[in-house]
Amino acid sequence: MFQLKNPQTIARTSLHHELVNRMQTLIINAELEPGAKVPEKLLCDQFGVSRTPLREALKVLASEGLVRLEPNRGAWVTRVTIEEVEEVFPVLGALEALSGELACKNITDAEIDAIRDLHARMLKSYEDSDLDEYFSINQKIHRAILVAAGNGTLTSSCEALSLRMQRARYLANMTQGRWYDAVQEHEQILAFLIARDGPNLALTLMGHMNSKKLSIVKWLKLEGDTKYGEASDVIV
Amino acid sequence: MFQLKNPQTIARTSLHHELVNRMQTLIINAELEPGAKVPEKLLCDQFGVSRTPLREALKVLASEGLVRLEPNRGAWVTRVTIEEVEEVFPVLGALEALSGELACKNITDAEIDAIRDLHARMLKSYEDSDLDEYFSINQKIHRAILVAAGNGTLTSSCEALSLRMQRARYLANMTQGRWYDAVQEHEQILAFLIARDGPNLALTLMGHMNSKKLSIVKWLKLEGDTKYGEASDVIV
DNA sequence: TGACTTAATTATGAATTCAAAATTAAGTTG
DNA sequence: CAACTTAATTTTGAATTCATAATTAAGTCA
Repeated sequence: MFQLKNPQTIARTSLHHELVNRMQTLIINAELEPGAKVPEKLLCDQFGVSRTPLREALKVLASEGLVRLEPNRGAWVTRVTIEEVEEVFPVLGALEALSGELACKNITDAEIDAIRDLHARMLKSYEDSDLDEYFSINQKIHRAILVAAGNGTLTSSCEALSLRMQRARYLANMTQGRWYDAVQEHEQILAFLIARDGPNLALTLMGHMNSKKLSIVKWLKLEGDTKYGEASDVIV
Repeated sequence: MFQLKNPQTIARTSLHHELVNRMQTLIINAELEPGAKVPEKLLCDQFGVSRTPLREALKVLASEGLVRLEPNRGAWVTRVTIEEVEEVFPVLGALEALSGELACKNITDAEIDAIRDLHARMLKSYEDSDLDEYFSINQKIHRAILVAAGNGTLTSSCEALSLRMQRARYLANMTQGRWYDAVQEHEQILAFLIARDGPNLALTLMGHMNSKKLSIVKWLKLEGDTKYGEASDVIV
């Protein structure tokens, strides 16, 4: 059953905003599972808040696509569907491409050095086959490029979509082959960034997003095929 | 003072969602003015609802950037700033470019005919100097291209950003010269769409967004310069 | 009078309450 | 005992209440 990892009560500053963040984390970490009902009462107890701010947060999460509100039936964690993945990644591709273009125009040497460090650490985690660490650093690199691009609107648009795709993180594993390719793509990304080659960085980032899409869709299709065998586990 | 145009009470289905829509309309129509405080109590009375669903809607509007929540000071309609315009339009450009690419791949002849009709009506409104009608049809054309692109995520991302920029509608007028240019750009857009020339449509849409940006920024800068003269009107 | 302090009022954020809907449990009948 | 009906329980959505913060108004004194 669902159990909160950090049950401490929330500080009372901008309560609903804090709750949005907390529940985002619960969802992308699959502590609240896809398709599951959001346990309103339990969460209120865990967070030590009343239903009012929690429900405010749920409306925001619904507008972000992380939960679905069913009339008189409460909030449900949305499932990552193939259709959604095929919609979101092209958009993310266009946005990341723009972030690459802008980053090449605006990035400082210090920022490049920081990304170079992150990249090295990511390679290390690849060699160690530490997938959690890899994902975490990978995220940080994309975020660092966004920050270097210097467009806050772009950053939040990307992150909103990225969050939705992170729900697939605990569904779709990477194959060894895909992992290797992803690392190669990141080598290119770093190289074009250092060269401040905007157009090529944009193309590479767009391709990178497309590869991610194909990889996740492939996994979801496989999972869909085997699903009936474990249906009892999933439904009950 | 603020006065609701359609004061009828709201039907009780998905109340907060309906309130989000209503308040979006109030904001983009400048019935709730930029920089103004959102009159919670008044709106509750006008809409015939309690504060709970209204405040839920305000959290969603805040996440969309249409209002800003100040701790213990309530919700305030955000102002369209030059910085924001300079951030949002490049993102919109990238998204509309993608919508052009996808539309050229997926659009049907019937959809093209419908857009051709809209285009003709838009030309008519230009000749009549009917700016409201022009804006309205303009919107519809961009939306039709998005629909033809067949990517719901892209559509909602675009529309969220587009909403924010529509707040400038009642601030920034178009000059005759800019209006003429915009019409020319739309001629190109239609031509590339009919030719199903994705890359060129993408480029044109991106350029179109850039022109819009320059036009609005120019206006806002002008307005900023003259602002002190009418400061008393604005502040009081 | 005008700057400052203090009291009354109002608005805000969140908890609580309440009616209606959905779900579950308990009967009931063939 | 399985299918159906009805009653009890729980959950949901929204209104109301309540403590606290912010604002306004009233009073104070140089």
